[in-house]
Amino acid sequence: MDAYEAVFSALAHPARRRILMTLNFERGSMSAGAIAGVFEHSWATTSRHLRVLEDAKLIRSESDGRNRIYYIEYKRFDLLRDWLAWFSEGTGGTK
Amino acid sequence: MDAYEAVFSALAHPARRRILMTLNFERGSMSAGAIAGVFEHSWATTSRHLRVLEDAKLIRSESDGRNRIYYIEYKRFDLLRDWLAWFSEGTGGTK
DNA sequence: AATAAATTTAGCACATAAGCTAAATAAAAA
DNA sequence: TTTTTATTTAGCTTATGTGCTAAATTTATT
Repeated sequence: MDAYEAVFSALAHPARRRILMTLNFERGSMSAGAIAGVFEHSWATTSRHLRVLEDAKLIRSESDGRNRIYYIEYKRFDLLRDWLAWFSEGTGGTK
Repeated sequence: MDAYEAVFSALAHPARRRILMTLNFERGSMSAGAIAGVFEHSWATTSRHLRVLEDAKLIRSESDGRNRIYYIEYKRFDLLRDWLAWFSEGTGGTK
């Protein structure tokens, strides 16, 4: 699948944007449980949001014993920055 | 509705991102018909995509006789830039 | 006034997304 | 080795989004 498609649709859900904000606020890494603890949703629902974000490569994970630690993939946000660059006023579509 | 919600969900659909790209390529303004002409979709479908983009304030329109001209709202993209700024590597969430 | 052109709105059908609970896995602790 | 803790997967239901065609609306032309 297209990278833009994955990233933009991952960002379309407010819960997923909040997950990214939360992770970032905690300096980039948190366990699945710690993330789920922040949300109203069931743990299973949050888990699926995490999978969507991971498929979009906006986060990555490692398992650590019985925990799973999620990390923000800061580099991936450059995809968005590049896309946005097309819309810099005055450039007429030129990066 | 939340501005982020409107903008991110507007950007979630590939046809809408293409509309923005097309408009930008044409230096920011086009008639509804010219936009619809670029797409495979029915005119009615494209018209609804335009409405979603307009509700998100990513575009704006004026009617000109029996045509409707759409303009990119370049300033609106700053909302995205500001959001992205939270995820600048090394800033630890500080703008 | 009647017709034509440009565009949107309405209404319907289908697909995808999102929420839940319950069951499955996997590793740690007892 | 049984139980507990952490997390994901499966299956189901409901909500939302998207596409279509047909009808409505609006302005220009004849």
